[in-house]
Amino acid sequence: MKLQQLRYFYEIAKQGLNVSLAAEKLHTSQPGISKQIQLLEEELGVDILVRHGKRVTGITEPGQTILLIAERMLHDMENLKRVGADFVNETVGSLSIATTHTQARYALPSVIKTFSERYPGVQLRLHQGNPTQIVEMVLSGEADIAIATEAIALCDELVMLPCHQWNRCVITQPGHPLLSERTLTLERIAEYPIITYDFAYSGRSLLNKAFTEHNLSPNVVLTAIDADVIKTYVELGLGIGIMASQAFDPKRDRNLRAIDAGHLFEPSTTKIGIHRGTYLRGYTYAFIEMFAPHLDRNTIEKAMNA
Amino acid sequence: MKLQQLRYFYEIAKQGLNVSLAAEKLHTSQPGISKQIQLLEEELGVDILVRHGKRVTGITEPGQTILLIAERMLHDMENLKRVGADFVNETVGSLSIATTHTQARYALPSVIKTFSERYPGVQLRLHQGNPTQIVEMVLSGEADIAIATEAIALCDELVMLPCHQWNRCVITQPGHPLLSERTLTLERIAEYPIITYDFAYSGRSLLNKAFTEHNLSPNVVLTAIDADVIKTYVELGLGIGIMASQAFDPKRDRNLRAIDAGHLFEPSTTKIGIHRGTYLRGYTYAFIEMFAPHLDRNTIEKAMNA
DNA sequence: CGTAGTTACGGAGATCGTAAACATC
DNA sequence: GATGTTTACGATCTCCGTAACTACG
Repeated sequence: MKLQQLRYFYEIAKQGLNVSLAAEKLHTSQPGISKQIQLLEEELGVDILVRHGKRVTGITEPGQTILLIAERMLHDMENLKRVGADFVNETVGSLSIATTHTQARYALPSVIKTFSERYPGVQLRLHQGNPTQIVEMVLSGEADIAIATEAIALCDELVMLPCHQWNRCVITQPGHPLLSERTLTLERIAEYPIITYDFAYSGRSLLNKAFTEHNLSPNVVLTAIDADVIKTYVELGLGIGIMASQAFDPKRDRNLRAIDAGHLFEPSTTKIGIHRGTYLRGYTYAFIEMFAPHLDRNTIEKAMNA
Repeated sequence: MKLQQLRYFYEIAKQGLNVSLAAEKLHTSQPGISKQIQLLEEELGVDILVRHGKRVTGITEPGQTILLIAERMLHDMENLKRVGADFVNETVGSLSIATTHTQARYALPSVIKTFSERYPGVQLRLHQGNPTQIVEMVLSGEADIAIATEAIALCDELVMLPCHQWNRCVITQPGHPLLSERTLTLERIAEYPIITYDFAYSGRSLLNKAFTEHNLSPNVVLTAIDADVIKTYVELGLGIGIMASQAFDPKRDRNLRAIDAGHLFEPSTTKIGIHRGTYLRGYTYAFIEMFAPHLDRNTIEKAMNA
């Protein structure tokens, strides 16, 4: 049995059972792959691909099980390489972070600045996406860690570590009637057109929940993927914005005013997600600890093995 | 990276860092192994073995981590082969059970009879040992499942599934004074010389506990590894025996009498132990279910993934 | 000087790519 | 006939075993 064979099988499965496509991705010839798959089938004594004549149409039942184990082995092979790289030079490598716009734009900059000064040899990569995409990226190994809020699907493969709590604020144009309210209420907010996050994002569901619990149906005139877009349209006078407090910067956002809305909505929790069973490089632990000081190496390792 | 290289490294570690010995065990040449280890070190970019001149004296720090991952990969490779074998013919294969004498002699016979009638193609193997050895056998892959009582060391690698509860009885020669007692007490038992299980076995510690809680120091004149030995010496009049109730068979043991002692000692629990992450063949689930009907395939799989 | 590990080298065997045949749509 | 898979075959490379060499006790 060869690791190469498992890699071939894995790639075929990943490419929707198209052997030629898999060959292309792996920069090798298509017949070579076919051959190795046959050898693997022969060695294990079972067919792993369902063939109709000369067309691959499915994965057999044993193939499903084999695929799961093969994936784990390939993952472990990656881990081995990382261990090597880590001990060669603790401070050289790359770190891929899958995250949402809000984190990338408001929460991460200071951490990334500190980190890249401390580890100048580490190539940082930010991948943006919605929570579903972020999870995908971590599970496929494309990204090392995920940073996002709530909506990250629960899954055994993924270890979630709570980092920060945050809440929302309402932003308006200067001179808006809401600014002179003594205490902000959901009822008053619901009177105005609202601009907020897109549904898949950043605890948008918590926002809806707060309104429905008060039997209010807010008039959401625009949803956006990020806070910058929200601010832009509030400036244009399309409505009031509801977004993460941390995304409002009084210095930069001189044309806007913010009102804290922490008492109106449940707080959201920003979390870090890691693919269970992945070997993390030393600086990855350092990065996480910079972002959330309570998550030291020991705590993280314990959570990953739990 | 080749699985072969990992296997070589694993075997070197297992053979106490003796490369020649590892070569012998693997039926290959010693230089071949040296070479492959060097290639592995080169590929990973770190030394994994500590060499003093031309002598291997230790495993480097990264080597330790690499070894752990390599072990898991090799284990997965075994799993793959099992998956294959399982689907080729669900009813042909082998099943190794590591267990204690008491289980092998009194609890298992009926199960094994039923099982071997149902799966005539499965080669059954019973490995006897004390609880420590049993655990070793399962962890090393020498045995597929362990069946024993209590003393099995708790370890993350091992999934323990409770099967049966059982208790003890006192056995004596016919006409013994204890037989005419209305209710058996620890105090009366302690008046006689006692023959019971060896310390490492079958919940012997529970027995000690019961006596010390009553401030009694029983006079244990002989300890044995199995119930048959205990019975033999009770017949000879060396003392009274304390052993598992299930090990007394009125038909067979006509020269002895048993008195239930369930009220004097905490019950012990017989458990099945499985190496977490091992792929179990279909008939293994069947065997376990025959032994403990409440442990169906679903329940077992859930416990293994927990 | 015996034991244990590395280097050197040659042969067997495997892997991979090209070319061609073949099956489905 | 287009797309995609398997078979055939030859060049290359890898792996393994023997033999010689080297270091340590």
